[in-house]
Order: sequence, then structure tokens, then C-alpha cells
Amino acid sequence: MDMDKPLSELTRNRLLHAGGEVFAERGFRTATVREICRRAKVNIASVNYHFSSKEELYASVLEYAYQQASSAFPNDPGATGEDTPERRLHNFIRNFLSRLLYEGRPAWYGMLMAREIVEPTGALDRIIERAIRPLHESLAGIVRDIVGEQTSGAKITRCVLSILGQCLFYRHARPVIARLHPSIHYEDKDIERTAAHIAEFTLAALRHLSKQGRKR
Amino acid sequence: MDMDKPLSELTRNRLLHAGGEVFAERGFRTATVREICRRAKVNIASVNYHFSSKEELYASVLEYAYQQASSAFPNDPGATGEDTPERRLHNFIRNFLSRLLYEGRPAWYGMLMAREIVEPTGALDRIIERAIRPLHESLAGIVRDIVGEQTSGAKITRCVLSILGQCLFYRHARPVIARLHPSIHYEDKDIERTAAHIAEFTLAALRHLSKQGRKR
Amino acid sequence: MDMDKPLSELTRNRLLHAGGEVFAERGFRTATVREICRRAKVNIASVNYHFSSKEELYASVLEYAYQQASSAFPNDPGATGEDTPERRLHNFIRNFLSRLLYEGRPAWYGMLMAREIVEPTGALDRIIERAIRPLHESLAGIVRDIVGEQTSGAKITRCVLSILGQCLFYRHARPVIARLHPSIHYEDKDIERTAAHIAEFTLAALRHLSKQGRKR
Amino acid sequence: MDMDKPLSELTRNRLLHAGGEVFAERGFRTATVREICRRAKVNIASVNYHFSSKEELYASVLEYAYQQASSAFPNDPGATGEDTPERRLHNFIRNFLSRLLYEGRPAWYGMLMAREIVEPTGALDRIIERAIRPLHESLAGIVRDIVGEQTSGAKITRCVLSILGQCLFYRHARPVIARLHPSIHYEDKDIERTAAHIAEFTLAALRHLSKQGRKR
DNA sequence: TATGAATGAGGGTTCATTCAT
DNA sequence: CATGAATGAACCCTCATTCAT
Repeated sequence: MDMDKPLSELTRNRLLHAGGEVFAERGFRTATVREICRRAKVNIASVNYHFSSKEELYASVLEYAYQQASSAFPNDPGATGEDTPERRLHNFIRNFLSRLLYEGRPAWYGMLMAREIVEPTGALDRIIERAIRPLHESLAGIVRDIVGEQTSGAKITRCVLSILGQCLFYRHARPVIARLHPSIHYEDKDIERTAAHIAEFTLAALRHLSKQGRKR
Repeated sequence: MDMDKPLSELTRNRLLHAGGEVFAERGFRTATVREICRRAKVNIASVNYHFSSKEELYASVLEYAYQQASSAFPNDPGATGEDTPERRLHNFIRNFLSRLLYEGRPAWYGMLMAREIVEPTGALDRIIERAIRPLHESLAGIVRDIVGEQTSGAKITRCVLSILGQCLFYRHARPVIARLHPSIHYEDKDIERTAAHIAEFTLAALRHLSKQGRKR
Repeated sequence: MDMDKPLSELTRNRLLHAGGEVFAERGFRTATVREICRRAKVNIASVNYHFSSKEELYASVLEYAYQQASSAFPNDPGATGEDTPERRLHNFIRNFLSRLLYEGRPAWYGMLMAREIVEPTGALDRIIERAIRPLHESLAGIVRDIVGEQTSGAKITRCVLSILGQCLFYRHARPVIARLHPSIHYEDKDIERTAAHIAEFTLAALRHLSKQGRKR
Repeated sequence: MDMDKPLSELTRNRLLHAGGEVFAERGFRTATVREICRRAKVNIASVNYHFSSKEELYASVLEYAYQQASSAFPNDPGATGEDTPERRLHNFIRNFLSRLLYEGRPAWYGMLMAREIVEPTGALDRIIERAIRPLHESLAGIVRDIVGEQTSGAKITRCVLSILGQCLFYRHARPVIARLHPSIHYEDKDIERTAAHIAEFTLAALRHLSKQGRKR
């Protein structure tokens, strides 16, 4: 049958996938268009034909990765439903870790995000507005529900950073963790376990702050 | 006693400093030997003459940076003295953050370490054994002193990762934090404030674990 | 009688016009097929479909430009009518300058000719026989009528070159003239003024030669 | 003996000569760095090492050509000595033609100038100030000495353009002249003959203007 | 011991052209 | 007839490294 999928879509998609892999492995500058095209099995001029430049390809890969990750996992992790704030926090952490560490397709979303955060390119601003700021705000809402309204915005921000820092560390420091603590793996159930720890660690801290706040 | 080698030593040192700056700013692959030599005001062939290759220069820079940082800050942060474990934890966090974020000379130690953690080169293994493993173990000792001996090693490791993750996030995600939370700065007193938050956040969590442990 | 070919004719014509513009602006090698097709608003494959190659398009553009210019201006400038030779010379110069410098549609005939003269392509020979040789001969006839039959053909040729050189300089050196003498413009009345000068300058020279010839 | 001529000078000079040839033959855009390096028998990276870009090489070639031509022929053609204005005009024309058409080394000065005039690059402004404006002014002085002070500056400018146009035509239209008038050559004595014609043609015209001016 | 010129591999990009649709 | 995606050669330039001095 072969629905009327245009031929170009195929090449474009191949480039997006190959680009995602190579950019994730090597970073923007170190990645080469030639390697991407080799892996995508397309002509080297295709990048400029479909994306007009390496930089644009990179931006498109980030966009594509974001969409893929968004559709693979619930759209606004932890913010849905009428669960207790504690459960929403746990859900958020599990979901965020899954996005970062999940090894399925596209395996490189987390790595791309991590690279972009540490070594930003011109595409960072778009990423921040599209993906990161909503994440921060969503998490801040959950934290506020736990610690109570009397806690200052600055304090809540610090807590958000503490939570994200704990999660992202498993992505950023993965090579180091692999060497120092080889017993920590990244399968689904390992991610579950990691999420459980971070949720417990964080909840204890937030409850402490909540009590402090109420005392004042 | 070979007093007459200051000139070549000088060139070496200039290359180490310039290399530290440029590698920290641009990363290993993106940094260019020309730029390093330009900034060091030495001949372009000096890198290969003194270090035989760009890669060896990079390894030497990491080693040099580690030594400089070790002499600038207490050698084993938080492990010294006979303070209470809680104060030692706070000291450790403050000290680690300072190393990571301090902007004085050499400003690039933290950035180099952060880069190496996220995007390891061949030099990572040496770094791990020289700097990172001792750090992990030192911190694990403090955590154990707080939560008590009955807590499992795996749990302690997780806590160590949670602490380091909170700290490193301020380095890794600095560009993002600067955009989302421009009120967070990196002066000495800001580092102090960040350390205070992380210490409080962590202590609350650890005390919770400690109580849980005792219940069991 | 084949009334139904307007569409392909339209594409051809659009390519001829766009090609004329772009070739005139950029020259044969520097002009790109993409730019021409973009400006003609036709598919990029059209050039090879209608003209089989960029080179053939260029030759067709030259041919087309010649025809357009021939129909826009009297066919054999200065040779018609039974005017005095002096008036015919003035007419010739004005007409030739108009062809070269006229900015209306197609504005690019003069530029194409000028480019082809300075930097000939494979199409030059055709141009010479179709356009340039008749021009030279026509002008030589006028000159001969002024200086008299006793003047040698070689001398007449030199005079023809002197006249054409004066005219073409305004085309060839236009960028330089614009910088050195910004008061010289290229509107209709400016062309008239330029033609008047060249005609006066030339007539004085030719009359001198004429007198010299008669003395001998 | 081999005086201490640096080795680099050799490569630089080779590139200047090869660049002059290729740029003259093909024009700036069409000329390739590869071809230039091939002809100069140097590595392809040498252009960027010695001149940092193709564009800079081109500018250097123009500069070099100008200096070579200046030293090969009297510096300010026609302006020297206390000759009569008529002889100075003849000298100027002969000298200018020689620069343009001389086939010795570097044969390409005239072609480069001609190309730059017709199809200016970014280097045109420098050329104008260094070479073309002085030429115009020098020639304008001679013309003024012949036609008298009462003639307007605009008229003198027109005469200068008429003279330069006659001369440059032999360069610009050389391919066409070669086809239409194969009896015209470019040897030294032919240049002499061409100069004689242009000088005679021009002098007749200028004397006419001079008389007109005096009548008024 | 130190220099700066020279090297060649490989970088991203652009081009006229071709081909399946 | 017409399209737009695909091609591969060639473009200029940058790089870490080497070599003669």
C-alpha cells in the first residue's frame, strides 16, 4: 500500500535520527556532517538541502527530540490528576528521570539536553522556553503545594534546583557513576529505584521546611 | 641544582595557564592549539615541543589544575578537625562549591572538572582516582556519621550522589540558571548562601533517614 | 496552429529574462542556476529541461537580448536616412550609448555585451558576427564619409576603435566613474549630454584627419 | 652565498605571481585557490597561512602588480620634465598603454586592472585611491595645459574619459579586436603605433576645444 | 632549545546536474 | 511536461602536527 508518504520525509527523518545520535555522542562542534550523512546513508549535500546548515539541523534535532520525548512520556510530568502533592512529586521525578535516562528510541534526548545545558549553543534559548522553563514552573508548583504558601519564592526556587540537580546528576555524571558505583544501572527498574530515593530524600527535606515555615 | 631552566619552565607554565583557560571555555575538541599559544604568547610549535601533543597538554592541564585547586583550598574538604558531622557536612559543601564556582585564579578548575565529568576524555580515569573517588569517600564518611552505621552502603551512596548532584548543578546548569533565575549570582557571599541551602536541605533529609534507620 | 503552448513558452521567457538580469549582474560563472530559477519563479530543473545546460541558457539569453535591443532601437544605428555624415555620426553615438546604458527593460543588454567583450565565453564568436561586426562596419562607413576616401582603411579602423572606446568606457568603467565623478549620471538626458561630448570630440579629430588627408 | 632571504618570501612571491596569472585569466570568483597553489607549486594551506584568505591574496596581488608596474614604467606618466603639454600627452598615452598591454612580467597587471574596473571587488576602493585617481588627475592637468584655463572642469573631465576610454578599449576589447582586426598586434612597436594614433586623434580634438574656448 | 613556515587531512557548504515520480 | 529531492564534485578554509633552520 505505502500511503503517500513523501520520499523526502524519509531522508529528513534519517538525518534527524542520525543527527541525534551523533550530536549526542560527540557534541555539536565535534560532530561532523559527513559522519551524520554516512550513518543516515544519505548524500552529504542532503543536510544543506533539507536543513540549509549544520546549525539548523542541530536545532531541528533538538526540536524533534523534544517532541519525541514529550509523546513518549506524559506531557506535563507530575502536574496532572488530583493526586496528593507528594505523589505528584514522585511522579514528576520518575518521569523526568525516565526522559533523561531512558535508553529506548530516541535514546539521545537526555544526552542532547544534558549537553545543551552544560555547553549551550545558539539553540539554548529556544530549548529553555519550550522545555525547561515549563518544567521548572511545573515543579515549583508541586513544591509550593508541599511546603505551603508561606515559603518564599526564592526558597522554593532553591528546592527546585536541588531536585533537578539530583536527577540530572545521574545523566551528567553517568560516566563517573559507572566507574565509582558499577552497581547502579539504568534499566527501567533501576530508574524506579533512583526515583524512589530522590523522592524520599526530597520529601524529607521539604517537610522539614514546611514545619519550619509553620513555626515562623 | 639546575637553576638555569627558568625560561623553558616559564613557557610550560604559560601554556598550562592558557590551556586551562581555553580548554575550560571551549572544551577539548573545540579549543585550538593556535588560540592557546596566542594567549600564552609562545610559539605555536611549543605545545608539541613541551607536551608532544594537544592531548598530553590537556592531561597536564588537568593535573596542574588539580594541584592548584588542592593547594588553594583545604586538601580534604570537611574531613579535617573534630567538628560535629553536621558542621563537617556544611564545610564540605561550602568548600566543594567554592572549588567549582570560584572565579579567582585559576578560575577554570571547576569548569574543567565539570566538562570532564559530562564529556569524559581519556584523562577521566586519572581524574577519578586522583580527585573524585577520594571526594566521594570523604563525603560518604560524613554522611555515615550523620545517618548512623545501621544505614546500608547503597543508601549512603545514594545520599552522596544527591549531595554532589545539588552542588554540581550550579556548575553544570549555570547558563540555564542565569537565564531562568537571574537573581542567583556567584560571588563569595552567594556561594555561601547556596551552600547554606544545600546543607539545610540535605541535613533535613539525612536526619529523616537517620530516624527511619533507628526505627528499624 | 498550436495555440496551446503558452505555458512552456512562459517558463522559457521567464528564464530568459531572469537569466539576463542575473548574468548581467553576476557574470556567467558567478551567476547560479538557483538564483535565476528563484527570480523566474520556476522549478530549478527547468533550466536543464528547456535549455539543457546553464551554458546553453546563457547563449540563448545573449541571442534574446540582441533581438530585444535590435527591436527597441533602430536596427543599424546611424546608417539610415540621407542625413549628413556628421549627423549620422552623432545619431550612431547616441544610439549606441543608449543601447549600452539604457536602464529600461531589458536593462541588461548593455551589461551582457560589455561583459562578453571583456571576458568572452564560448558565445563570443556568435555575438561578433551577429552584432559587433555589423556595428564596426556601419561605423566605419560613417567615418569614411567624413574623412574622405583617400584615408587608409587602417586609419579608419583606428578611428572606429577610438569612437567605440569612448562610448564603451562609460559602460565598462561605470563603477569607477561613479566614484571619481559622481556628478555624471545615466538618465536619458545625461546620455544625451555624453553623446554630444563624444560626437564633438570625435568630429574635431576626424575633421583634422580629413584636412591632413587632403593636404597629401 | 645566498643572502639571508627568508624562505617564506619565496612562497609568498610564488603565490603572488601565480595568483596574478590565475586571477587575470579567470577573475576573482572563478579563480580557485587550488589552481593558484598548483601553479605556484606550494601547499594549498599556504594561501591562508600567508594571506589569511583568498580575498586578501587578491588584494595583495593587486598591490603587488601596481608596484611592479610602477617600477617598470616611469612613476607619473607624462607629468615629468618640462616638455610641451602635447609631448607630455603623447608620453602619458604611450606609458599608460604600455602598462595596460605590455606582455612582459608581470603580464597580468593590465588584465587585473581591466577586470577590477569592469567587475569591481571589495578591493576597488583601494585601487582607485592608489592608482586610478592620481592617473585621472595627472591626465586632467595635461589636458588643462592644452585646452587652457578657461575650459570648464566638467569638459576637461569628459576629455579625460575620452582619452582613457580610447586606451582601455585596447585592453577591454582585446578578444574582439583580435577577431575583427587581426592586423593589430600588441608588440612594443605596435603599442607605439597605437599611442601615436590616440595622441593625434586626441590632440586634434583638444585643439578644437581650445580654439572654441578662446572664441568665447 | 626554539622558531615560524609548510603540510595534508578533513571541516561545512555550494554548485550544476540528474532522476524518479 | 514539470517537479523537487538527491547527487558527488569542488569550493574555501581550519586544524594539529612536522620540519628545516
